[in-house]
Amino acid sequence: MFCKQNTENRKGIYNMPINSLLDIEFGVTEKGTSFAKIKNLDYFDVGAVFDCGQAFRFLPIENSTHTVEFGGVAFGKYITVAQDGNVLTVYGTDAEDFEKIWVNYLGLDFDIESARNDIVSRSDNPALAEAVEYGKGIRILRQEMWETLCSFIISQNNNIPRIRGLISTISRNLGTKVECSAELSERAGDVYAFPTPEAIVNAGVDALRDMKFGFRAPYIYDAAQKVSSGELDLLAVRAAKTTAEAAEMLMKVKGVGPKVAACTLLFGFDRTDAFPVDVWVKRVIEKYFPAPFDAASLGSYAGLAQQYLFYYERYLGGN
DNA sequence: TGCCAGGGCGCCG
DNA sequence: CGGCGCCATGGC
Repeated sequence: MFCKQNTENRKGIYNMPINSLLDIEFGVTEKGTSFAKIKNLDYFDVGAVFDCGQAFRFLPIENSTHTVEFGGVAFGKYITVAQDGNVLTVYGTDAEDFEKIWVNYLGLDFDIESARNDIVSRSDNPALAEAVEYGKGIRILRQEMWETLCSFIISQNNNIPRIRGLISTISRNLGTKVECSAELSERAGDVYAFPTPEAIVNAGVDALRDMKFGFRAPYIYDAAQKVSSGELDLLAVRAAKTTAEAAEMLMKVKGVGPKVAACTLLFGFDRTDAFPVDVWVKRVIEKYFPAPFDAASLGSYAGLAQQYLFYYERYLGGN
């Protein structure tokens, strides 16, 4: 399933050669783990990227140099992402996978500076400018469509540690085991890919209940059924003309409303204008923006702006 | 212990 | 269509 995700119609400068875009070198550690090292990378904070509520599969892991490092699975592979200042090292990838998968996943081809400028230029709101500055390490990952849909169905009325736990459990029970280098395997233990829709259909809704999905069990099951039968075509969702039409398609799944659809589109379908509204965003908007607020006024990167505002309100704890 | 969690459904007026 | 109780579960 993860192979079918297309990387066409990328915004930004995706088709440029990687070497002209990033200051990058490839190598192999003494213990045989291949890696990609990117230097002079601005506007990327690993902690913020993996801990701002957009992804639930990456966890911080210890390393000998006491630098920030997160490890997780995407596209059926396990990587870790370490950061030391403006140097980012991705372990568990060769040059081919890096260019084919991880540049896209990590959004390293995304012109973040232009997007930030675009957001700020659309408003003279000082709080927005402050939020954009405060969250300058945030990037929007381009996650897998199916896993993202399920992740945000699971997220409803739930807390982040338990969302992580449920995704980990369903992967361990119904996903296939992910192979990686002995060095990474020793550090990470056994890791599993997120299960396919077919695997979930075969397991049945009761299996999901046994895994403590609660009232979300039939939601996940319905999503799996609709996707595996072709009733919901995720590539068609991606190809939808507008973000509103794409959301409409996703909301045919039980348990998918406007918020879950917007998160799914923003984090899994490269819809940078999708604008999820939860209690935090609602609060920050009521506090700083004159009514009536229109997300479209923030432009084609409104979703990124939403992340800045969410992060600003949620983590700065402004009152 | 009780409140809350990056909501949505079903029902009710 | 706007408001509201309920939904499973466990983190804090």
